[in-house]
Amino acid sequence: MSEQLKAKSGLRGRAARVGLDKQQIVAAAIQQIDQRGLAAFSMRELARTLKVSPAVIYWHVGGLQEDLFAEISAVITANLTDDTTSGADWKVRLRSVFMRYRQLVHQHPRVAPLLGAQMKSNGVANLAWVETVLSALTQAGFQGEALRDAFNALIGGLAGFVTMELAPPPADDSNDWQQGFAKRVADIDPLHFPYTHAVLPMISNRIFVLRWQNGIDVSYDSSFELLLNIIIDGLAQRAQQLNNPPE
Amino acid sequence: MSEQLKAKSGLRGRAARVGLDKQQIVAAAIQQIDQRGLAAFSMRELARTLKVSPAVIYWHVGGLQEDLFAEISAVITANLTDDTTSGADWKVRLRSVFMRYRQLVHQHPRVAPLLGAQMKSNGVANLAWVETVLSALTQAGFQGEALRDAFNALIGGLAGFVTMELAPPPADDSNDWQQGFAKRVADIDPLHFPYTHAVLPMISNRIFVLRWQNGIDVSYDSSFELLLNIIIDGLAQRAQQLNNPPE
DNA sequence: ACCTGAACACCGTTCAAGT
DNA sequence: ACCTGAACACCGTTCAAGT
Repeated sequence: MSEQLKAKSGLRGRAARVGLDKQQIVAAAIQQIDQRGLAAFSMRELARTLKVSPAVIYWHVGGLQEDLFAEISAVITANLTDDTTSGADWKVRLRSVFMRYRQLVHQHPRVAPLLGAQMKSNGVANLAWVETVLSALTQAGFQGEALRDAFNALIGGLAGFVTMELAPPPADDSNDWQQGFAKRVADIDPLHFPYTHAVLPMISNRIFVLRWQNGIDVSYDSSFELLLNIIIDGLAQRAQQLNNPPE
Repeated sequence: MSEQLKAKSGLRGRAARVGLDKQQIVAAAIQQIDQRGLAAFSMRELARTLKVSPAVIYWHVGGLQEDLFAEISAVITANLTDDTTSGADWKVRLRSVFMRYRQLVHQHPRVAPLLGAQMKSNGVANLAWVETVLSALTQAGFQGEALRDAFNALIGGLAGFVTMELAPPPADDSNDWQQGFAKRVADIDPLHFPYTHAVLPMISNRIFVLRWQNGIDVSYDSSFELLLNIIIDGLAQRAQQLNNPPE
């Protein structure tokens, strides 16, 4: 039997029988991060769960762990298109695409640090995202430096929010840190920090910095929506000033 | 000579002569991250540059690498106070404290991922920051859930922006990735992505996602200021609505 | 109290060799 | 083309032992 026939019929030598490809590897990696978190992720552990030699990962993905991470980011943001609202008002389209971005990241919350805090993970994968935002802003009347700043304010503010929201807690197996931190928050000195102390029951574990759980356990929906509304409204105001300059 | 005398006079046995303390360790760690980046940081390397056994780090800092990272974050955000403008208008105070936050992080840009993307690094160190923001927002008229959302929108949006802005590039020694990515951006298909292609010279390497350098090499000053202005203006508008509800 | 040296259980990555 | 096994050069963390 020729090599071609073997390949076509799926019959191969012991080495080739595994039949692994890049897609499956990336999918398995996402699953592993979903379950154990990014800090616990390892190439060797991934190879183990795939019942394969570590070198296989490198052969399929090529190069380094960073490249695998970039593939993961690409897969997660791949569905970030806006077909549904492509004819709509630019404000509606921006709302929609950023709500969708947050929704996608929340489907794999423990992958979030990759999207926000690693440059290589922002590949050409989500060009559709960029195109949507740029076309909406162009439609609004932005161009040149103003377009650039508007784009960065949107992505930096909103994607940045999601990154902070889903910042991973310590890898502490136990919840020692959670308890300790909760106690320190409860014991905040009313003399040094009167305003903080006054609203403690309202904000404890519900605002950034003073929390011991992240956006997986505590909802930041209304805070994100406030930020989204503020940015879009603010851009709309400034767009109007650009188009009808004060006389 | 008694033990106390030896300690007082600085004369000690071979082991104690090193005279290392937590402050120096944290300072050395910051220096190391500043130079080589967070990805290249290691406890053993730190011990090596301090000419000390790795165990020493653990003895002084206690526990895990995360704890050292938390100390680092605390040191960097320690000077985040607003004494200068404590009597000023709440909008001025917010502007000032968030400009200062960004300025502090930019002094150690490669530490940025710790502040934005790790929960343990947000210790009780920067309570002064929280107090400043909460007092300003209270003064503006926010309370209850609205206060919470306003706080989160500010911190999530602005600290999130800084985290994205300073997201580390790949550890590639060479600039292979930079060149490859730059080429892919330049070759963006005008048929699939007309709006992106149209403004390419304006945005290439200057907007998030479509860049191969981060905020260390390319300035995002004007984008940050736009976001800061939009958020503060938006909060001011909403504060007014809270205080003078529509009839 | 502060430090050393060695040990344990891992990593990421590469590479010759196999089928 | 796809995979194995072993190897290299590291890690983080702990712990008995020293002074």
